[in-house]
Amino acid sequence: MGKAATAASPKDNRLLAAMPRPEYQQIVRSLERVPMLLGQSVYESGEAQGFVYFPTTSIVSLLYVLADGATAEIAVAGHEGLVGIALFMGGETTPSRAVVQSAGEGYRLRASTLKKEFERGGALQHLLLRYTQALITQMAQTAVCNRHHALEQQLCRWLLLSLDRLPANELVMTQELIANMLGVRREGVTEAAGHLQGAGLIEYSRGRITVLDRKRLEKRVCECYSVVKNEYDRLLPARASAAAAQTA
Amino acid sequence: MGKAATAASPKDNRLLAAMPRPEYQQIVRSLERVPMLLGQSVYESGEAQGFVYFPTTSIVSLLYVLADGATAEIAVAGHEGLVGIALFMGGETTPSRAVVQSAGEGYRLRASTLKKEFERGGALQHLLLRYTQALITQMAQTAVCNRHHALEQQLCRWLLLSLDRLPANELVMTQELIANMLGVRREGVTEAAGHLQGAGLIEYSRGRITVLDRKRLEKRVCECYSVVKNEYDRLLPARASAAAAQTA
DNA sequence: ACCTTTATGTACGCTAGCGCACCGGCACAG
DNA sequence: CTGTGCCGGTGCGCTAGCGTACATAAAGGT
Repeated sequence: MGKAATAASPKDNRLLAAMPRPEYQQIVRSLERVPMLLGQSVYESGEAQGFVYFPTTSIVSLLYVLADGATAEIAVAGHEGLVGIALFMGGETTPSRAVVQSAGEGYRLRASTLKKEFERGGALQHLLLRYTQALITQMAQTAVCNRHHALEQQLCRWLLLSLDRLPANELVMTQELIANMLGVRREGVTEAAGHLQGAGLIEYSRGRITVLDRKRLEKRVCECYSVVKNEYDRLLPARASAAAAQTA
Repeated sequence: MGKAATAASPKDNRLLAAMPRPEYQQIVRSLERVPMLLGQSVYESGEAQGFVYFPTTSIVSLLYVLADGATAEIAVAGHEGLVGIALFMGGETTPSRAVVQSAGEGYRLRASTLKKEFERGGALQHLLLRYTQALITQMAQTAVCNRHHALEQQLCRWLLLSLDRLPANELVMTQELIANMLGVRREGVTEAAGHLQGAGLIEYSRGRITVLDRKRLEKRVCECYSVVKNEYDRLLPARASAAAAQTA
């Protein structure tokens, strides 16, 4: 079970796993395995990005930092996706930051290499654009959820989205950091998390949260979670077919 | 000054105006001028879209409707853009609605026609993808603004974003509808708008808002407005160069 | 073993915005 | 010119979440 024991392969990233063979062959040689350290900045607001990152065992938050220092998470990317869509969308930079939210590993690829493959059009391009659309849905849903839903529900959404991107039911994350992501006070998270713990849904201690009862967590979460999940499932190749593509 | 007097041309849409000649020639024959009526649904959540719309004198809101009927605007598109990115992004549908927020005209194009041109790659594809990135920025900023900024500032942002997409300094819009867009109570809008009117920035009566002092409005707005505006300016061809392309 | 740092718990007053209820007035249809 | 919607203004009690301040407690270094 030790995460260091099982070194991630590129195919642990679903986008990489779903790439058609010829493009994948082109790309795989240039893939570089990199550790993703907790809190590490993958790219900064407005800065040109030299690489795209394909997380395997890590999670990356797309975070926006306001002038007054207030922050809010816009979306999250894990083994189902990639960080750095601005590279193939043509803008090169974005006004948001990307920060490693859960440590692990990933693969990175030189921007120019990905762009070259993207420009060929075809299946790889389609895959990346569909992923981008899924990401757009997540961002839209975040906007709505921020507006209308209570902190506790948002916390549930956040936990479930994170859980879906991790192999275990445990995540290393302080309440302080969660508060930054959700753009709320730390005390608010303490209170909401206290409820969930009291109800036996989660358990945590000093920056380590264990989800005990996922089913009931799914009952408490707002609709936003399932909307996002359904869109990801709809737009991206299922894990099964990805695995099939791998063995083929 | 009558808006009916000056019939819009396709080039009044900045994306159409910025299209490279060969692609534009392909497309222009299939463009169909359509009226955009206030409140009209351009497409519904989850429904396949037969057309993409290029607003010229109208504004379209991308709106999300929650299960309990609560709504929130995710982004807005006017003469600078297009409605229906899901068509070329590959998802075909989105979980959001698109509603005409300000009546006017636009051009529509059969989905298959646009997709065919998009698939060619090249300049048109780049243009559309850059537009999509600008839209993504707008959505991200909406999420953050929803989280951190006061209603009055959001109203300023909303007014300015709308104004940028209209020829006049007047918009036809009830407070009730603005409240729907911002995802707040109508009374909240009344209060915020009352402030702005008291300060002499705007004036309104029965569904008709006139901006009297844009400069001061820009002073009250949160940073979100300029971030979005700057990204649009950065990512999309300037009006000037679009005009140049037109005269060429 | 001690001390520092970091994570979490708790309390309290404050405010923005909510939900609700109701009113007045303009505007257009009959 | 009179009804009847629609639009906007106002008031009031309520609650979630904020800002602030401080308390406890585990982890970890020396």
